[in-house]
Amino acid sequence: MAAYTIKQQQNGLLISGLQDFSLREILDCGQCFRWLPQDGDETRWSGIAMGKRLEIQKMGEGEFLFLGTNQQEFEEIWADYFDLQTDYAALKSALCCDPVMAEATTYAPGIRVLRQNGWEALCTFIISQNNNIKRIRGIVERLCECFGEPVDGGFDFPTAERLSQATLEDLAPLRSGFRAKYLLDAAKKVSSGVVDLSAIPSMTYEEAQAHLRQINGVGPKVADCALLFGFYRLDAFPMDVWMKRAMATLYPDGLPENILPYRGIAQQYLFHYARMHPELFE
DNA sequence: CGCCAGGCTTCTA
DNA sequence: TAGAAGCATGGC
Repeated sequence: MAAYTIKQQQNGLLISGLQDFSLREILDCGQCFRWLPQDGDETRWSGIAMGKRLEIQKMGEGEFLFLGTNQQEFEEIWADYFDLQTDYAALKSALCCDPVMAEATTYAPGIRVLRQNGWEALCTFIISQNNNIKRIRGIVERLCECFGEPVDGGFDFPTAERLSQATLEDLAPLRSGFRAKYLLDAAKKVSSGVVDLSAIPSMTYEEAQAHLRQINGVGPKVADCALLFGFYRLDAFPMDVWMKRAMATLYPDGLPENILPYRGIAQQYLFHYARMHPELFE
């Protein structure tokens, strides 16, 4: 089991025994866009998620200080957000029956799939299309500043209801280009119930994909990212240009059968592996 | 400056 | 029904 201990300290919660947990590999692997390192050596990260600001300081091996939270909030929000109940050592040993996965996982052993808010993940991956990570971050921050509720030292991600009341002109300050109309369509369909995000967990993968793709600007890749990162659907397998290259080289006949149920997790390791070794996939 | 970015929609043959 | 063009903006 994934076992960790919580110790209350004067300036935060000290979490010890966190295995398979790398702040950089989790927070800077392209699954989320609102976390930034606070210093040069990347041991302290800060972000706003789930309506709260949080800072995390790496103290030692498997030891992290969570600042700006308490035990109740940690157990109710952050343990879930960081997927702490999942035993990634067990997951990796299952994946690593396959030699390619055994290799890929060694390059980012501390990756975890975050359990992010579904609406936020949907919007951020709409923004991500034909875009780069630096600019995605900027657009997401301006979206929160313009339409989100203030939280400690920043702004929460705006609700679909709030965003649905905006016009295209209102979105101009985001400088999100052609994606602005997609964001408004998503906000209108989600807030009106045409797209029912609360029904996603009870849908099959195919149903969930088709449901999200009712939104203009949501194709297979964006839907898969929203499902994997916003709804923890491990059967979603986002295929961007990097994953297409990696799959053609590493798995020309497709993923092994035993990986398919967890292919979303496998995708994280493979994506990271491909990005770290571009020369292998050109 | 030109190329390209965790794609999608629309147009064309 | 496949393939290319167009899309807004800015990082590098």
